[in-house]
Amino acid sequence: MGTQERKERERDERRNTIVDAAEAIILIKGFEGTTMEEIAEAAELSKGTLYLYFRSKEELFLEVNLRGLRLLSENLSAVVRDEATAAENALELGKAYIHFSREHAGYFKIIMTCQSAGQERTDHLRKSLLFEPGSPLLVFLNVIEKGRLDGTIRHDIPAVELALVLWSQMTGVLQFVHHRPGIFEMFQLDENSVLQNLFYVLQDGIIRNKTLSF
Amino acid sequence: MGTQERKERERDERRNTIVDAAEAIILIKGFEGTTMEEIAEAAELSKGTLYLYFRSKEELFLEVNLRGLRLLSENLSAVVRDEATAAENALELGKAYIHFSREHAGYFKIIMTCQSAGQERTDHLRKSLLFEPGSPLLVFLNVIEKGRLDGTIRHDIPAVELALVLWSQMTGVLQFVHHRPGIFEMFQLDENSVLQNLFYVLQDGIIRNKTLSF
DNA sequence: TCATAAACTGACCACTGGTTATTTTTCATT
DNA sequence: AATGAAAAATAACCAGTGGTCAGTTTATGA
Repeated sequence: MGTQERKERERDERRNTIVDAAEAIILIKGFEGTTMEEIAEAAELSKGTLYLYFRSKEELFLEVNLRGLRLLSENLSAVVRDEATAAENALELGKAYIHFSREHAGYFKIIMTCQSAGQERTDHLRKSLLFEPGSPLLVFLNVIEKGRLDGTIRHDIPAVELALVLWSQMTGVLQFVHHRPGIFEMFQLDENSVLQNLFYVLQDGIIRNKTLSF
Repeated sequence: MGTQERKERERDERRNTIVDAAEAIILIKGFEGTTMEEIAEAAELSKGTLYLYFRSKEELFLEVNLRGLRLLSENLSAVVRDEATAAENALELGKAYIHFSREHAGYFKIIMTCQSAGQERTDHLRKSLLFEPGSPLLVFLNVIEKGRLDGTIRHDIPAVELALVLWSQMTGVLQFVHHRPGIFEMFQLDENSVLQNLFYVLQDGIIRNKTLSF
């Protein structure tokens, strides 16, 4: 009898509805502003029940974070074209990352917040976030490695390290841009211009056989 | 009578002792793990008194953050040498930033955490953090602008934007490196190697008249 | 039908940031 | 030195939070 399997499936579904509820509220109220009680209410459960499925608030929130990362990965993968050069793909990845940070600002914020802060208990969970199959970083890495074959991306740096540097550089800039809109007014800067210049800096840093001319 | 002045001075001093206490505890227990009660105890005051000097926990913590930023600025400024080229100084700034993130890991963490998260009430405070005279970003900007005069740094990008991009790139990478030590084991990476390669990427991106050769 | 286990609840706890009525201290004025 | 008003400091208090758990309900299989 498949009762066992059904039970497991039902449990997964329930777990999912909890994450659904959490997601919806967090995207509106943010990480800190969301309470377990609210989530329980939205999921039509009691608070205690949440703790049957997640050991802590943070663990539940990491699940939402994971969804955000998956969505980001999909968005990134979607712009990679086999017929393009690796360098071109890298550029598109950058654009897609920017696009994501704008179109899914809520998720982006969650991903960024989650990158900092944290307890030891969930350390292993967070660690795996960026490196599970299909994670954003691996999408980058994949393109970088392709760049070794078609020769359009520098290869004097180990691919993993280059991917890691690129990823965190992009993340750093986007984090800055997103979290401090006031700064742009202050210096009368244009956000698009800054990002464009980020690409100039990155490109001249990673594209092979390019003679700089000013 | 200088009673008024003395009172103000005493008030400032007391305010300072509170920040001292907060700083000491936060550096050990981190942002979230520190309670107002603890701080009050360490400052030999009652919790209520803290609220006579700071409107909220966050405001007090921003004060600590400000100290961290000032310390960072000092560390950065210290490595800038007038007789060196701007490009050389930029490199040294990068190294100094890395050094700071290691030697003052506690402060670095506070600065990073504070960059995210936050209430509206303290928005203006946080905004001013990075742009007050002598802020880290301005140290970078200063060197970049020098690079226009001695011609060692690319000048096709507005100095402010280049400084901003560089700063947030560095920050992004350092944030990544610091907050995920486990990742380096996972990929058998060397932290120093990654940072070295970050410099390669940055250098080839910003140094003028450099023909890339692989 | 009944007994076992799993799911679920809601009252409860400890703790936290923040408030405020009250007390203590300070100090110019008499 | 006495006094009284203002400033400083306190300690009890509040509301809200994450998390727990004894007890209840529900599902299951014999």
